[in-house]
Amino acid sequence: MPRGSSQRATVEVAVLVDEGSNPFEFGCVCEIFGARRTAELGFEPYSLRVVSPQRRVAMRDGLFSLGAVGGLADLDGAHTVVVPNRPDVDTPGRPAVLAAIRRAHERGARLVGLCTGAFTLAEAGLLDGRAAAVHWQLADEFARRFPRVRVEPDVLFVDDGDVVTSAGSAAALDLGLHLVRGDHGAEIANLVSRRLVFAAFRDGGQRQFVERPVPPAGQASLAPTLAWARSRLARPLTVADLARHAGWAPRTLARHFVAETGMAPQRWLAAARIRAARRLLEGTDLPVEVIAARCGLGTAANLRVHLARDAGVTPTAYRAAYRGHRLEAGS
DNA sequence: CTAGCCCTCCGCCAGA
DNA sequence: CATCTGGCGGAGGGCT
Repeated sequence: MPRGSSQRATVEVAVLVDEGSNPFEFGCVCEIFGARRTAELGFEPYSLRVVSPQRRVAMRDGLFSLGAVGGLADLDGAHTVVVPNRPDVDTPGRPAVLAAIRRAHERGARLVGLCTGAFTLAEAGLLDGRAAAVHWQLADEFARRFPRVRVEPDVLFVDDGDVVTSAGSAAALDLGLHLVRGDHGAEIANLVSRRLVFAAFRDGGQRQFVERPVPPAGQASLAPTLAWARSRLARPLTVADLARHAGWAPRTLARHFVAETGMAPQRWLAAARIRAARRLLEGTDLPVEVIAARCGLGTAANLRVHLARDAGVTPTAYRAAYRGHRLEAGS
């Protein structure tokens, strides 16, 4: 299916906010499915509706309220229904909400539960006999209350086809990008994720969290080759080398790379190298030449070019900014 | 910054 | 017929 960007159909998404919903996950949904992207993509990958059982809905802690949102009837026609979360898992979900969710599922909509949204999906009975991801703090309680649901520990999200759940706040982004990837291909998912991360700077700090235990569903057939390549970045690696390791012809390997990573082989390799270089810049005082050599970027000049393109700064500036960041954070 | 080389990438086509 | 593979050539881009 990840046949690239050939499908250009707009996917209709509805997000179901209830009293006390968490603004963070709601924001993630708005950013991934609600942002206009015609300018960069030439089409709108998603259209987003905000739906609630009530006219006006206060977000968590009364931080702000949403007005003029659609009613539950507006769920009709949505290809995907997102249930962000709810403030209190002890209070049973509203019958009207549960009924609306069941109705949507029965007519074939894809249901997405973010964080405690899984409780709502479980109450509606949609998770019985299925696997689900739950926030680690609530996993025990969830398992106790919904024994027919198989809780997957230590995963960011679970994609069970028509019912999808994510484990917690930030995992909503991982899950959202996963859905984009499935709906519109890896290339567009990469574009969206780039937009989300904007500041190349935060990259260094964030990678540690984002480096993921996924993919759960999609069988990444070239994962071993990627790992092998990562372990020998210092040495020259041609596409032919990668192809030999994967047991494919170079042409076929290139196609699989695009399908699974959104990048051509050498491009992926360059990205892996610059990422390794950034880690060394962040965590060591090694000279730039040494880092360049160690990451397979050749000369220091070459590393400079890559870093400028990737982060927009020189190695020294990158180091200084990263160190400054850590001092601020640590103090 | 430029020159020059080589590899990469991608469309196209043919075969399984 | 549909899907996947892989060889070819040329334009383009990266590296020294």
